[in-house]
Amino acid sequence: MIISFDMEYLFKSLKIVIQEGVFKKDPETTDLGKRIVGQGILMIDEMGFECFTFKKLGEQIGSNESSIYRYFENKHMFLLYLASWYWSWIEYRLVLHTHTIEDPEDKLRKALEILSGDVMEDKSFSHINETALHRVIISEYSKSYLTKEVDEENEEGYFSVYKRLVLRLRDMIEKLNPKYAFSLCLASTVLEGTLHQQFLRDHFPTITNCNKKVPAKDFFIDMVFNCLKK
Amino acid sequence: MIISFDMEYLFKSLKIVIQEGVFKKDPETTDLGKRIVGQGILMIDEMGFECFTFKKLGEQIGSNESSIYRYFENKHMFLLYLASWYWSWIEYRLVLHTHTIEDPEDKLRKALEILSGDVMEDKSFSHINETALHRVIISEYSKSYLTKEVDEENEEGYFSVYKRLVLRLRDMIEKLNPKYAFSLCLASTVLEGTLHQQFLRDHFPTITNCNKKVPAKDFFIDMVFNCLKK
DNA sequence: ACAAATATAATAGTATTACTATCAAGATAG
DNA sequence: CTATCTTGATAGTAATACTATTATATTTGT
Repeated sequence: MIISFDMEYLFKSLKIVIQEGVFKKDPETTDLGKRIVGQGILMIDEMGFECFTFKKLGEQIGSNESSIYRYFENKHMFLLYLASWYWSWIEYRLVLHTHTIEDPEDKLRKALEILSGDVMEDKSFSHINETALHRVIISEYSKSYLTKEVDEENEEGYFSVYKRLVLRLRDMIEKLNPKYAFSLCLASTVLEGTLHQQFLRDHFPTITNCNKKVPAKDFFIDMVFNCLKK
Repeated sequence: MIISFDMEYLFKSLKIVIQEGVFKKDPETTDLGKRIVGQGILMIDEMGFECFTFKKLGEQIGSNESSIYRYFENKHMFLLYLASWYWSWIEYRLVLHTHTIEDPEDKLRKALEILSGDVMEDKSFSHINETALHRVIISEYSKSYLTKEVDEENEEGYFSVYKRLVLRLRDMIEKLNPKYAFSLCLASTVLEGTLHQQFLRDHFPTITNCNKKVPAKDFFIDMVFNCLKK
């Protein structure tokens, strides 16, 4: 899909809204907040989530640790924020690119293309480097829910965007084959699996067929349509 | 499969061998080492990997922090040790239960049953509580490779057991359908996916079909055989 | 234009983590 | 029965993950 001028303006006039409670103060409302998010993504991408600290981020952006704490309770909440932002962005792109498609098969195929992360327009949504964020999500997203606090945080709604995405995919799957018994499993496996295959491609190439020439979408499209054959 | 007396003895006389370098001193060689591993698993299961520390473990087993450091460099290496142990144990069970099966379809089905974690014999392999370890792997395994050091540690061979398991599954897949183009993707997706579906069943039941009545193996067997249909 | 409110920066301080180093006591092996 | 090896106890360090306080700068409402 070619991004038109019109769409560029649409991008710029839209704001991704993040669930209350993930942040203490909305970073989108100030310049400092935007720098925290924008540079935070770049730092996690470079040094990994474990080595990343608010102190280092403060130095990087010429600000103070304590100022960052006014926006986010801790770095775990910061990761939840980034994840919500990322999945909202994916959801937005998913809807944008599929809502006009009538044929359920075409629609699902398009959805899988977007979710599998191979297509990545280089249009920057405000202050966020989506390519860096995408890498961060591949390497760090699982850590946002593999915690002892997952049930409470789930109740707070911190994973609702991600769950909604799974349900959207489930709906598309069921549209194509209402009798298929594992639509939720398949949808959640695809969403998790796409991140995983991208990680394997970069770090464990001996246990995946994905590489520069074989995009992950080839596998997932093949898999999903095989499962839905009547 | 019913575990015979003979097999119980087999279990007890076998030792799972872990790759050099993961530990500083082999914990299987001493009583203290076994307590570290045995209780460490229970503690991580209870409090999660993030809250787990060697100091707490030392208190728990009536020993000293510094003594534990003589066995493992840090808690990350401890997790790598547990993961190697777990996947070796799975590999052992996989081979044990499938090597006599001639028919490729039956063999693969049996393999998927074992890997999907629904069948869990309650035979304890020495000092390790496999049920607790299984829960630990579901919640913590990803953290062992989602790090910035993954490439170096992969070169050291710390993930070789897991990769070998994927390749075993790939072989079974290719036996059944040599023309299937994504045997590695499918194998690695199954291994990762089974852990993920078990996690979803326990924490995000709205995005999986798996539950007490519907075991994960149903989905994965259906999925794999759909993919391999000619 | 000015007072009041708000945002940020700077500093200090605390409890915990993730170790390392040293030394002494007990067990064990040659 | 001495030499070595293992463990336990203590101390210490640098970093982390915060919280609290205060001063300064900026914005805003009238």
